[in-house]
Amino acid sequence: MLDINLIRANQKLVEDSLRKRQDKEKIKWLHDLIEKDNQWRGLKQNIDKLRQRKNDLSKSFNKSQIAEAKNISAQIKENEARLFQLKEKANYYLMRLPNTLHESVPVGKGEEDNVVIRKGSRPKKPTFPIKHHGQLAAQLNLADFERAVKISGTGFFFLKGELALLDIALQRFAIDTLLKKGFTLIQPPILMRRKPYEGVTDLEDFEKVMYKTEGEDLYLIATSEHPMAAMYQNEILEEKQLPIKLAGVSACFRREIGKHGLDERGFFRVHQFNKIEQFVFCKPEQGRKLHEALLKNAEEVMRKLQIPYTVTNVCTGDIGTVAAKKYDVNGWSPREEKYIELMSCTNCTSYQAARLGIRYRKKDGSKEFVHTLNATMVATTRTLRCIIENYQTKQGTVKVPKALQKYMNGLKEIKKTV
RNA sequence: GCGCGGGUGGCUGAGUGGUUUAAAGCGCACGCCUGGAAAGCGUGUUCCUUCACGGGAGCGAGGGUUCGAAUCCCUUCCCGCGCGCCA
Repeated sequence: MLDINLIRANQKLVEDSLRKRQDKEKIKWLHDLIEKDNQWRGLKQNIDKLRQRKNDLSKSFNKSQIAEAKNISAQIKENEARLFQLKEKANYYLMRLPNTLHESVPVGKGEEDNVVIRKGSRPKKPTFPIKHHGQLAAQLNLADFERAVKISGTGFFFLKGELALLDIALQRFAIDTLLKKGFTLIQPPILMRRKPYEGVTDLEDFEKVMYKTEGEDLYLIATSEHPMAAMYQNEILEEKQLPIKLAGVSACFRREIGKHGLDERGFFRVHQFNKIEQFVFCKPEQGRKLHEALLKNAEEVMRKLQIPYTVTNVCTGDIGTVAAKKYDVNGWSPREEKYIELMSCTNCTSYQAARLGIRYRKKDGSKEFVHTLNATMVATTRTLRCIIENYQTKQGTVKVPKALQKYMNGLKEIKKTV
């Protein structure tokens, strides 16, 4: 949510950002919001004056004035309905206007316009045809899609044996890397109530993506970012505490997983996966640097796994509502000969904090919204796909990346299990 | 699921219809004091609105009674404890 005070103080900044997003409708919303806010302020002053008169009457309580007091009460009630409407409408807009963009965000229509800002090691041409990760995993008896479909439907899978272990190895590897950098490990609740959930996510996404429970106000989380962001809801943090750096570990659940053609079968687009997530609460002036630091952490995973990758600066058409700036980290798929999105790294500035009411107390005693940042450290299934493709051998086995071997009891190569 | 007890500022916690303009304590910030610090003393520390003086709202949320509600009534959400059920 945008801060109404920012809009009042700097309408141009907000409007320029919407123009950059090429969102004409939201510009209209902004104008209407400002109008409603002005009306609200005027009406509020009138009502406050009525209240003042009423309070005076009640202080010098006198029976002869009861009629006037009642009259004023009626007027207040009448005007309050309108006041409430104005506030509702203003809030409606506020909740739906997107974050203001950082100046470095490129303009573009969609994913294809994201700008590559960095490349890892150069991909090598494979000397044999790369098998599809899902098919190979099934052949090696490391995954079972058919039985998962039988009990849970499409988009689910069993991971088996060494591949299941590899999933956990990835998580341990990511966790250990973050712990060395001073992150606190968090296992959050994986069910959340609706109200805090609305504080952390885009409202349209919510309906599309979330799994709901029946008869209870609980939703399966789409990422541990959400419970971690909401955990300090309506709290005031001390300046000394910041930055708070959290490493979330959880299963993630998503109802909508995009269209999947034949080639998408496997575990790239799935309803459930495991993820280690970086999350930071910080002071506004710390945001930029920490955002870069989170990106470096994500890149470190790719480097140590020795998977070719790119970092893209995500453009206006692909950046989403809550982000002021976003990087994607994309891993190389030798089978498709292109980079596929594995991680994203987002600076939400004060957008989430304003919705959630998370502030910190400054030295002079004033309060300000914190900034929040989030970034993938590793999303296991997507990364497993990359590993299976990049570490595939001609003989149809999968080598274990060096960085993961110690978490695999020293195993160097995964072969067919019986 | 049933029964009982609760939700008050950054925190603890008074307050059961009108000097509550939310006591008191703690914490935090600033100032005084000091050789420096601690202690002590003083000031500030919910939100909205106004250029300002000021004004208004606020005691989980939403309604109601009343000239007047943190306080009384209704609805609802949440928390704690006990019992039940269960991995």
